[in-house]
Amino acid sequence: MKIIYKDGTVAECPKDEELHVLRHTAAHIMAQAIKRLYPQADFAFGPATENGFYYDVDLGDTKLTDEDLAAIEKEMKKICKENLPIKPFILPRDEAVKLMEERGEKYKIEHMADLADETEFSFFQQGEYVDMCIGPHLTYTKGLKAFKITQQSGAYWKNDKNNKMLTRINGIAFRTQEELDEHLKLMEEAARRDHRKIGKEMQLFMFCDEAPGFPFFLPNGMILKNTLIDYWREIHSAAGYVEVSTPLIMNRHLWETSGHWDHYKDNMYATKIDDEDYCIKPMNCPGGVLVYRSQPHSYRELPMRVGELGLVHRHELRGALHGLFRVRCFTQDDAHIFVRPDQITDEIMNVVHLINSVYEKFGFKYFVELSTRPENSMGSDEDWEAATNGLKQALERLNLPYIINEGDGAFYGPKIDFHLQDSIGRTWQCGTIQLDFQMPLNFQLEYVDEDGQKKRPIMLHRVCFGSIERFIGILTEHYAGKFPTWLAPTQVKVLPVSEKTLDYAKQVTEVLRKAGVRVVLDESNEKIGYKIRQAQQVDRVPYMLVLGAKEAEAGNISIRDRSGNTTESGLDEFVAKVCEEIKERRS
RNA sequence: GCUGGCAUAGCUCAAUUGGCAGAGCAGCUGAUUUGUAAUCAGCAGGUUGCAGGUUCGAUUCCUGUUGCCAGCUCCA
Repeated sequence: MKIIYKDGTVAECPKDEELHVLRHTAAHIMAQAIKRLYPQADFAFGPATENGFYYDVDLGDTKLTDEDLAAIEKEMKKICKENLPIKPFILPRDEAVKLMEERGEKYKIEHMADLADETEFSFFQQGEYVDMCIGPHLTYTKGLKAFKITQQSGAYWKNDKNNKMLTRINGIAFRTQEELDEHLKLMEEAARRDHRKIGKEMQLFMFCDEAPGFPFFLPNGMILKNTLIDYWREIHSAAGYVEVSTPLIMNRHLWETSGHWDHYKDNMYATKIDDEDYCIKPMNCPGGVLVYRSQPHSYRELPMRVGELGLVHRHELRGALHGLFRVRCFTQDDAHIFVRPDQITDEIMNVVHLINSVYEKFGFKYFVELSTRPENSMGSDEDWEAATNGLKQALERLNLPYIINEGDGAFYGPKIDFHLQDSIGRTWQCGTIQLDFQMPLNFQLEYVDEDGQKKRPIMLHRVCFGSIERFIGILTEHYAGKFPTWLAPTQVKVLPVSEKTLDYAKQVTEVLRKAGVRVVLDESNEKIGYKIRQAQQVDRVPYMLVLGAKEAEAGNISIRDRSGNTTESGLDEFVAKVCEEIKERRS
């Protein structure tokens, strides 16, 4: 694939940049098409994205319909067919501004003004269309072969909500039609796995207009939640954690001391009790701090690992709500670890190992991000630097590659975020480890050191699942509802072929129930095909036992798994196998 | 919160230019006694999200509002 740079050099594109260049050129071609159809269009930014491209455009009062998008796509195809050469040229600042003025591109002019150090600007032209751009691009418009406009949405100019909302038109682009089709298939697969759809089908959870963003857990979802909690308790107990529970509502004074009142008020639900201001906790840490402060502590107790499955409430913006992924009330699998300065690195490594073991259990790969000091934060520069270095050191000693996310830390400290990758390649942020010098200072936390002196502990905040609600959403999509046996709401469904074998089915069900298996007997007056369809497609049960006259007579069972494989087995043998799978919860 | 879209039975969806709101699945009843992804028949199910307005007449048009969806922003 040949590409052209802003200085006019034509070269073979490095393989790993092909898609990026292709998509960037697609954005230009789309802009050209838009300009042809909407001459008033004023363009902002139009970059390549993960799977395609977008262009933010100011269309004045014009609103686009799906038909309009189809027309733009059609015009793009025409431009590709015209096979226009794409040529760069460079202008000094004054001429560049003049050119953009002539073309009425006010956003480009503003962008040039932001780039105050630049003396000249490069442009790429194809046919009648000119765009300020550093390139590189394809050499001819025909090079773009497989693309599709997918949607439109709104986006602020420069991502600033005080600026004008522009129309963002998104597209996807690939090297070949086959790659594009494959991607569309993946999107369909993602839609099939949508936890909101599966959650409804499997009756895991629900939402009501009466409580937007506040999930209701149904019996099946409660099994998921409680089973995850059982697992969590086991591994944390083994890792030396204790568990506490702190109040949901605490008074304003506490939130002022913790800094939340100043830094997090917009996200907190508040109430009045006896004329005093109270807040519903958006985080568990202040409660955990009060627990620590209620007793004197020796250096011998540290690190002190205190877990809390804390229900927190946060006022998220309405438009941000999304199934279980983004809710207004969720359970954090939180823990606060109080450590001496010399224990920081080791303890972070312990936590990373713990989080790693959780993700491995579900077959997630992950990558790590280190977030540094944000603008609206508290504490001294020295503390921030020490904390950030502490996290870096631990990651380096663990040999964990990480990327730095400047300015994205919590207001009280820097953090390590874990982004896990699900079975179809999407990533989700779940676990975090946050280092905090502030909370111990604000609450005057102490421990008595070896030398009898009172010292200040450092606090580590950390979660593995992140939020149990979000994690359940992710697991649902990861497994497409086909949860492993130990987690499945119903582990075995017993399906008598007819009422004639109902008694035998009842006996089998009872044996399984007594063995501790979550078993459901389908007593409905339906044909076996219907029962299977229900169990496999809707309930997504790991094992279906088909019991007819043959099995009743032989005293054995016929097992059907979720992929449709059937085997004959003795009941005892099957019970042992299922119980073994249920034990997989324990690592 | 912002931009755009959507809202009809428990679920998935119909309803010509404004003219009696309809189907499949699920539910209930009956028949059937079934062998590995939907047995047949009947019954029931609705103030078309909510509040106004226009009209002889509104699911349909207008205004407001609530919720949902796709993004932006934000985040576990």
